[in-house]
Amino acid sequence: MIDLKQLRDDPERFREGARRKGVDVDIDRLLALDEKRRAAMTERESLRAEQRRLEKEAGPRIGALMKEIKSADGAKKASLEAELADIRGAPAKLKEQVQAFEQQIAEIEPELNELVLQVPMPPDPDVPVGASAEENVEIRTWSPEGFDPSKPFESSRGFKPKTHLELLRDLGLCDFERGVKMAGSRSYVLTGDGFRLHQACLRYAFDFMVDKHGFAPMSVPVIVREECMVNTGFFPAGRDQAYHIEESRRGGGHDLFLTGTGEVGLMGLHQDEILDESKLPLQYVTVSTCFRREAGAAGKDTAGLFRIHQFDKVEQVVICRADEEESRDWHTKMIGYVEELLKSLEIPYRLLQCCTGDLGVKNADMIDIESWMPGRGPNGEDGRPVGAYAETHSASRLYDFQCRRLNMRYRDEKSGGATTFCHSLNNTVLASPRILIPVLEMHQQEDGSVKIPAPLRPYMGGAERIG
RNA sequence: GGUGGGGUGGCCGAGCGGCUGAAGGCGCCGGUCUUGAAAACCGGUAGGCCCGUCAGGGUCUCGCGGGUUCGAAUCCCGCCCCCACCGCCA
Repeated sequence: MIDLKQLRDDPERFREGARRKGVDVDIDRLLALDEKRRAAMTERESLRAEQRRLEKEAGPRIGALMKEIKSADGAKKASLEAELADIRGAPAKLKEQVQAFEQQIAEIEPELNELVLQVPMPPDPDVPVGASAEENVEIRTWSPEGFDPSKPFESSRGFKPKTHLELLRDLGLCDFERGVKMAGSRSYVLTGDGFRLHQACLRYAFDFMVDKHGFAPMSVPVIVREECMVNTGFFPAGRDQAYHIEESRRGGGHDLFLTGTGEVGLMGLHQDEILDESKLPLQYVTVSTCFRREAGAAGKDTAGLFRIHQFDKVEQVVICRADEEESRDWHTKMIGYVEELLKSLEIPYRLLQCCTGDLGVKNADMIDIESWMPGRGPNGEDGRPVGAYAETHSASRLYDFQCRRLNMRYRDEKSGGATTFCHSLNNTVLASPRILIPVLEMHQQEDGSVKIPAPLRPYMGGAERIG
């Protein structure tokens, strides 16, 4: 959520931000409502102040009058009673007026709140302007010794690659038919070494963050209240991407939603808390099952393990002080961990600076990491895919946008202990089974077997290959 | 599913119609003492919003919403959430 004060001070920044992100939100309407609400608040508050003043004055007088009435009689009593009624009536009249303004405010707020939630975080000035993912900018690439993604796989490895679908089938690693039978399209069952490899990847990535980089391991709920989805910034914009459990329709207390990323649980952890500055930054890692409806992706990536409704993801999150430089440093570091991980798995990758149109509402900046998948992309002359980079990671920098919604603050020493919203960042560490695509395709051998990357072997009972 | 008990400041916890935005404790900050530190003692310390250049002022908030009352953390009604025990069960 953006800061309304900042919006008032510099509406153009937010108008431009929304424009660059391609988000349509009526900022003028928002400003007008805000103005109206504040005017009503000012009125209400001064009336309320007057009411309270009268009440304070009248209290003792009422007590005294009531005493006098008891011992008075006749005309004296009547006049005292009139005075009492008068005194009692004055604050009541004000109360009515106060309530009128309160009603005005109550009428404005729902629309205002709805609009505020829609205003996106303006992209940082150094984020390239663009309409969609097409205009993302490559920052750098890496590939292991002896492999060149710009040339055919065969020229580096001496044979034509199979796609991950073929490898899964030939090595018996996945059963799509039965997955679909049970759960519909985009479902799958990893079998045998397929499942084992999946677990190995997750566990390796998880241990990598905990043991090597000191992140605190946390489990997270994957079924959460709507509030949690809103406060972490996924709703309202991403509402149709989440599975919705309508408990309320069965007489339950409230609906629930399945989370599409561990980020929800990790960020929700400290909602409404004032954190100790000395405890920052918080570095959390989790592994959780992620659920995505993939609404609007009908017909896209329907085959294989690329786009599926349920997967598992190791996710890293950092919550730090509200300092741009510190935030940016963490972003770099968190991307660095992933690069280190991909290098250890010998998967070629590239870093993409996402352009403004591809950022999503909450991000000021986002770097995607795409892994090289030899079995992806358009077909070449031989009718076989020529390979392509595809997104496996996404590193977001959000400033205080998310923490403002979450009401997650700390006392900032520098500004004399002022409560300040934290900054937050998140990045994938590893998402599987998607990562199995480059793992299998890059490590396939001419004989059809797959060599298991060295770091995964301890998690595969020491095995060196599949098949 | 049944029956009870609760939701109060950064945390714990008292209050159960006005003097309570809230005792006491912990934590934190400042000071005294000390060569230094600890201990002890003294003092300070809620958050949001609005107005204001500042100083400052106002208002809201004791789970949420409504009501009673001149006046509500305290009484009444509705809702949400949490906990304990029993039953069922991974």
